[in-house]
Amino acid sequence: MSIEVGQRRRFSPDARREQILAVAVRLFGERGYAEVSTTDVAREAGVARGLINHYFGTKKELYLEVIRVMLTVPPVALASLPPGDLPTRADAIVGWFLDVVSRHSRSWLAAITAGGMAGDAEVDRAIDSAVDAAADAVLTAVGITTSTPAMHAMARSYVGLATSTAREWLQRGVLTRAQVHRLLTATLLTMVTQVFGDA
Amino acid sequence: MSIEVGQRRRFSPDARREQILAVAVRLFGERGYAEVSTTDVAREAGVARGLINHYFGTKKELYLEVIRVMLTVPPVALASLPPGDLPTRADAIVGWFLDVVSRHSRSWLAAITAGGMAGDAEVDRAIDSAVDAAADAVLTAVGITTSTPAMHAMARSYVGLATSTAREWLQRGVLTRAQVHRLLTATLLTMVTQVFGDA
DNA sequence: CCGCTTGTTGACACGCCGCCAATAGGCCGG
DNA sequence: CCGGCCTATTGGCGGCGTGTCAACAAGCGG
Repeated sequence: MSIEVGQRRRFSPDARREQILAVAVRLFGERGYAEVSTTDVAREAGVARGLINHYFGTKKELYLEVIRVMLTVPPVALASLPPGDLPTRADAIVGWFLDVVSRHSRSWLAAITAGGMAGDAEVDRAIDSAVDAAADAVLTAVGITTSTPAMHAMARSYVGLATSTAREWLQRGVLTRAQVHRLLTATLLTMVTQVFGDA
Repeated sequence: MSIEVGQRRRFSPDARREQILAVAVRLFGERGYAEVSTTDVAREAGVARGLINHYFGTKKELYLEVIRVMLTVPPVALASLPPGDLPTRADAIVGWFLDVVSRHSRSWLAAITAGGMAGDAEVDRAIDSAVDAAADAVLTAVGITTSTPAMHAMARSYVGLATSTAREWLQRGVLTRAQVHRLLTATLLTMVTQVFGDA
């Protein structure tokens, strides 16, 4: 009987790629980009290091895939927003956002702040896409169908407020969910009713 | 006559340290943390690579110094806020913030988003300090002398909104300064009058 | 049971980083 | 003016992380 836990085994390319990606998501989520080496990923995946380059090319491309996975959020139930007056809808979208971000808080909240590598062009584009998606969700939730570029930018700013406030709740633990909810609904109503007129 | 542009020259330790730090600030400001090697810094400073380790220890410590420099902002003129009613003071602090961030926008705005290395404990602490300082400025500007931890956290969240909104103006160029000013004053007034009661 | 496709490996070359003994710049006393 | 000493500065060594590529073998088809 051999001690070898991993004899050489052939997998389907998709399966192998998925397995490596899962390990990478976990490791990059725990530590940062610079703190994780491809050797670590290879070891924990029980795979030769060269295989990572074979499937993902470079380390940065692997990290890019990881970011995309972390920022991918079930955009379901967005249409199931209760059609009420503006305060009701604002309350609903804020609650929905807090639910989502508290579930996979470790990954989404960490990735949206570029846990370890901002400044890279591709990574920034991926984060931009995620912020855009969240901003679109906010706009449609408050009943704005046709948005000007300025309004879209303001919605992006609001997403920035939402993430920083959520961080005070989930990571620093100094705000309660109720406090975060009140802050986000009040500011959202203010922005929609008082500021969006400039766009 | 020799082609050598840099014969070996002795400098005062402080002067040499300052010179290397200046080059590092410029390079880390342009590209990220991972994209700049200590060899690059040494070459552009006309210095042997080992000297960087001699003065700053490790590359991360050098980057930490760079972050501190970028986040250091003249906290002057904060006491010179016109003592008026709340809307006046809110208007003043927002205008002051926009002035400061637009002056050295390239450095401060880039550093506050951890251009290249978030997740590191020391770097995060440096950014936290800067956010704390900005939050304190906001709180004192709106006339709050004794603040609870929750109110401080909300002020930190507001700083997050301010930075993300400023980024839409200065980096993405899709908002005007007037729009940013209106958004930030309106939301600040809302937070102070409607949300701070929960703390 | 054999051969062929191709998933997988191991090693090579290169660049970056931290470290340290050796070197020389330039002030200072004679 | 000059020799000696302090120390700022250098260059190279060892180790590690990454990308590449030819060679290997797992497992299916004949």
